[in-house]
Amino acid sequence: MSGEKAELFHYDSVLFDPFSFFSHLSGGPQGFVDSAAPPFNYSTTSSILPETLHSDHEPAAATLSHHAINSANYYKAGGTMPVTANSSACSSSTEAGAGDQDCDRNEQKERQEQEENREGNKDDDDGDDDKVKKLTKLGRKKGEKRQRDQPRFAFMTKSQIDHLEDGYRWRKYGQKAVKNSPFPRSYYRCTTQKCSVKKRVERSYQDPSIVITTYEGQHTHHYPANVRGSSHLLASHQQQQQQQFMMPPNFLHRHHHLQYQLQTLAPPLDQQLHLPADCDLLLLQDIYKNSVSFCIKYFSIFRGWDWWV
DNA sequence: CGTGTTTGACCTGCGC
DNA sequence: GCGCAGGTCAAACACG
Repeated sequence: MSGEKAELFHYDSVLFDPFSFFSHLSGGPQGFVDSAAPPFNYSTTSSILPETLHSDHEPAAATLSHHAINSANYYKAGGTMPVTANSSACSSSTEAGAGDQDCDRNEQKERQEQEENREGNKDDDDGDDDKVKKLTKLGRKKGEKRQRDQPRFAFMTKSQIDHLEDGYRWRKYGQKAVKNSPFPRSYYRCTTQKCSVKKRVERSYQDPSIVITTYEGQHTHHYPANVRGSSHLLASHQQQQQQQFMMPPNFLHRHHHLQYQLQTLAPPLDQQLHLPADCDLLLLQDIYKNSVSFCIKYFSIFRGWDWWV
């Protein structure tokens, strides 16, 4: 498909650029990008993505909460992908648990329907119509348009590693050559049972140092407990600087995940929580106190704060 | 033996 | 209808 790039940027994804994002927060992580020396040169560069942000997407959010809310609203209103009842049930819930249950139910229902289709196809198999058998192999009716009812989130990361570790366990289920690109595209699925999250990983043909990762769907389980990464309280600016150098390879990537969760799991924040604009961190703390403290630590580092969560 | 990767075949949507 | 390209399946294989 010649519009792969366009697809990546226009449908239902929100390109998140933490570099410019953090730059807005507190002068940003300048120096971090360059300081993260090879072989783990993790960074994203907004200049590589001139048209990554949708035209009606606010290019720069003053606060985290605004950014997240705007992004979520953009997602709900902007993508070409229809927001189905299934996806809205999952993504509009502020309580991840409830959303997960909905996802589970929908997933089970969908699978049950597919099973039923397969059962029904057995009768067809008795005949000699191989064509029909093939067409219905995936449980879809012939001519039935495949629906993308899962939210997508894409971002670019500068890395020499194709598959960046993000804490979740992924199983590779396919790899395809990409047209006009010397680099293949890899397809991953979350290995957790009943979790249908998929991940596409490809390397930009324009800049081979850029890895384009596209997530599809929402995890129906909690973030793995054995999170590796930052775990030390930082008391001084010097320590903060040191921490930036000591960030593990998956640091930014993990942050992308958290940002993704923030956008997809808590879109109606602006409706349910009326907090002042400068309460972004408190907001985060309330919502993701247990699961994404890692993210808050990250923000606190770049804002030069000494507090911890 | 369980888990993950590789890879060719197959399915699907779309443009011509 | 046909061809192309993206996406998925599943058997074979590798590895600890």
